[in-house]
Amino acid sequence: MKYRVIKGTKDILPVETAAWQHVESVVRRTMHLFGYREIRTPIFEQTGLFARSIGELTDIVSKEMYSFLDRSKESVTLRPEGTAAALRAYIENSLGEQSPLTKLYYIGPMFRQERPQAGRLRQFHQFGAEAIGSPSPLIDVEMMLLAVEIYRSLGIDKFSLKINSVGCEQCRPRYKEILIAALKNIESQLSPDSRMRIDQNPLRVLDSKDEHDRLLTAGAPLIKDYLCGDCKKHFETLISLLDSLALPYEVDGRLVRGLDYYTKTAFEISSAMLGSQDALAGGGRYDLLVEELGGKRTPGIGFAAGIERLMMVLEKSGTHSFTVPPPDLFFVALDDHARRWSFGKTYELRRSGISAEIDYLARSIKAQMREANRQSARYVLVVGEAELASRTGKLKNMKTGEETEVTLDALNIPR
RNA sequence: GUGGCCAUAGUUCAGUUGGUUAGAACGCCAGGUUGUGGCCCUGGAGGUCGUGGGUUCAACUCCCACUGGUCACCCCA
Repeated sequence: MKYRVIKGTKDILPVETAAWQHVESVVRRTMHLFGYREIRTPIFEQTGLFARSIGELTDIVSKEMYSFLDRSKESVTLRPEGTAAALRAYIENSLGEQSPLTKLYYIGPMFRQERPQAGRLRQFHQFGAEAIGSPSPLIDVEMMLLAVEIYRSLGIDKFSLKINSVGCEQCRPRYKEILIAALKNIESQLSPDSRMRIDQNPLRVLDSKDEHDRLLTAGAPLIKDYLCGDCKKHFETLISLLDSLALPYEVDGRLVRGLDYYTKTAFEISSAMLGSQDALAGGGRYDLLVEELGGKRTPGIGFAAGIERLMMVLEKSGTHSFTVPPPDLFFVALDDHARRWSFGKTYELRRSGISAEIDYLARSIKAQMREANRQSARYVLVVGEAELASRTGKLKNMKTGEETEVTLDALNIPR
């Protein structure tokens, strides 16, 4: 084969697009229900935007970005996530000046140059929401409800919502020192990966997949016990809200998000039906990010969800099988004259909203009937010399096999 | 970036200790019905056995490299 898709990318074929469109429409409907409006930003941006927002030291920025120099030697990057661009657009277009709270959603492709595996692609698709302007835990909860509602609307109810607080610029540095001190004590027993993480990103050590690491850190200090007054209150309110709504959740003191910009609330929705990459959606609060990107100091929160992983869950739970509606009428034409007449009629019917189809290969009647059957056409009309002469024909119901006499010039296809 | 497994028709897969015309099912095309689909019967098309090298009288089969896929680690949606 001469050309093939680039590693880690995939064609979404006609058999799958109906399911994708269904998911997209549920996403849009739910977003609108919750008062979020769509924003469409370019799929590439100045490299600095991502480096600045996501964090230079994160894996995404340090080794996974699709960056290249354009013809004017400017470094541009295919977006690895959606929040940075949404906030750039928010600031650039002064959306915050028009109303104090801006609620946005997006849906589209993202790019990260990682080694592909189950549930991980180099071009993948996400939908996500951002609420910019409110520091209230109410909006944190709305964000979780929004994500959960989308999954439920799609018939997915086996997932778990994990929440944590990662603190703020006040309490996180203090906690980090305490954690590093604790980790240094057991450093020699930790896995090589975790040993490196102590300096790079100590919080990561806590959610290591290495079983020995987990045992060793069982009693390690957790950030939720070291939150400052403000963060603590925020987290407690959040929890009481979730309790009052009877939204099942689990506090996971080891939950860490991979992007630097999160403050206070962090959450993740994961599915046991997926493989090793089990996160369906992840999000959190980013109270410093707007300012970091050059806007006014404005609190915000958002989440992003992977569509491919969602599709995997739908497929595994057997709730899929979406199809486009079949043709209402298939013309079987027996000669050139009939073909021309049927072709014209097809167009006429389509213009009046009836989905009509015709054979384009001048095949035998048997082959045309087979084609009509393959396409699951609801009705078939055989057109030959006799029909054109009498201006009447037999409309065949393909399900029952029964035929009824019709006049060609006033074709009426039963619903 | 590291590691395991895999690579044969359009698809899912067989292929004996290496042995001469590489098979099946499904799908596709045609006929059985010179104007009627679905089921059935008959026939047909379709493969540089991922690529390159090596061993051998002989390689789909053994060895090496590469490419691609897949799963896992790192990390994440």
